[in-house]
Amino acid sequence: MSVKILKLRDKSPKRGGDTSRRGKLTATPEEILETLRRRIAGQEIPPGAKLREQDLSAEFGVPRTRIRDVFSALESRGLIERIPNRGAVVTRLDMELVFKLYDVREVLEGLCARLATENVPPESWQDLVDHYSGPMADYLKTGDFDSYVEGYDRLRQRTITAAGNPIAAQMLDSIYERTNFVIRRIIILPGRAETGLEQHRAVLAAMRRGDGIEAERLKRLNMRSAKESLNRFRNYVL
Amino acid sequence: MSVKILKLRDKSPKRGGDTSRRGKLTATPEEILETLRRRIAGQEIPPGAKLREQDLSAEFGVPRTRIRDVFSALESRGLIERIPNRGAVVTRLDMELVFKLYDVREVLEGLCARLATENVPPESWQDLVDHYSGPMADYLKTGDFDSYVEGYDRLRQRTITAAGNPIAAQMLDSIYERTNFVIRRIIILPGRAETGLEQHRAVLAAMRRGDGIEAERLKRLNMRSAKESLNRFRNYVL
DNA sequence: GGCAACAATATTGTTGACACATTTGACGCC
DNA sequence: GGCGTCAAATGTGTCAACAATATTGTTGCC
Repeated sequence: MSVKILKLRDKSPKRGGDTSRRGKLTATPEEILETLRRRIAGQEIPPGAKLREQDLSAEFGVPRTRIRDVFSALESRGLIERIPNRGAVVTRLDMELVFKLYDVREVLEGLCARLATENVPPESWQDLVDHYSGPMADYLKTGDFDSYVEGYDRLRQRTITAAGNPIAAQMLDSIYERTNFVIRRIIILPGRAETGLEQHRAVLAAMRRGDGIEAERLKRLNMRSAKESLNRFRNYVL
Repeated sequence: MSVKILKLRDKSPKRGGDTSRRGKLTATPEEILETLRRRIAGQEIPPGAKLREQDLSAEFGVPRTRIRDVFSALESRGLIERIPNRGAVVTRLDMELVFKLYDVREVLEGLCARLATENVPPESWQDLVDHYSGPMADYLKTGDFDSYVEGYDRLRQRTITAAGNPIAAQMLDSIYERTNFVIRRIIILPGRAETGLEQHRAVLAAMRRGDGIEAERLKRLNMRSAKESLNRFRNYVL
């Protein structure tokens, strides 16, 4: 038996007690997870890039084990892949997988469109109807894609919230964070945004008159149309 | 500064090297996860039951940290809930959540029915058509529910495999493991299995003739019908 | 007995140290 | 220079000790 001598600190300081070290205060696992999710979804960390535990451990000021926990969460969401003893790399999407994600997205968004229509009073969609009949078209004319995407996100977010189905919401969230950059690239494809805008108006009109069945059908058509655009320009998107 | 002396072993034995201790060999995280999933899905561990890290650590012969990792995975799947410093308890399902799970299941199974029909030659469904036209009805007449459920699982499994969409497959899997016991209780509701059998035949007929659109429509009707049965007998199921 | 305060026990949460694997780089040889 | 071999460096995987918190048990008082 060997005997080793370890020096240990007399008092263990509380988590937030010493913020001075490294000039970076410690972060919670949730914050770290969220940060890395955003970086990967926004391709700030590009597909195929390697994530080093020590680097992140140093950056966030947390022990390496916590980074590993976050990696597990990212892996279960399909954002990274872990190879034993080799580390973690950002998942690289291929066209085939994107189509499969879109197939699932189609039925889930369709479901949410219907549930949302059934759950809230039709008048509550009026502001979005207005926004989509005027401003959104202007954004396209002036090439203000950021504002257009913002309006797109708003509609989507409102629909999911109104649907009130946390299961579907979570699943869609995991799809968005994986296809986020694809969505944005589809929008700037020639003519796509104009077509999509028309389709969104149709969906909103159905929701506005309380026709959930039709809203679901139109939403699915919209998703298929987006998928076709993606397929037509596959070489330019991925 | 205090100095503490720790005794450490000279050589660390490999994982499988010493199987004699406690008469229980060490298990991989995957095995443990699978075991606990099955226990919770089968209500071997009932809803609301508390899971103690040390107990499981001892049972599987692994360090407690590994049990905690498994807990994280179970939590992300919604099978358990963790309360800080209070431990983990098996999630208790309420009717509202079951309905929401069924809404998602409806669209996902519908999608898989369509994709499966599109992906494989129509003839490949013949054995299931045969099985559902003869033996399955016999199982119901003789009250052999186990065989009936087995035939039900087989159809479902084949459909998902043929659909070839791992995203949808994984989502459905997480729904099944949460509603597994509900599915089995619905089947034994008066008249439900007979109605369901008829609907499954219709779905299979559509798949057999290669009509994916119709297969999706019928599958969704089937799921709605099951949901209605569940609603009618809600007091007996949950 | 009822109950509040405290002590003891049990359980969960956190972390650094060590073990193991892979990659990198230096060296010698042909 | 090309290339196999070995050593050092780097990075990942595992775990048990320590800390913090919650739960249970005990005591003393009214």
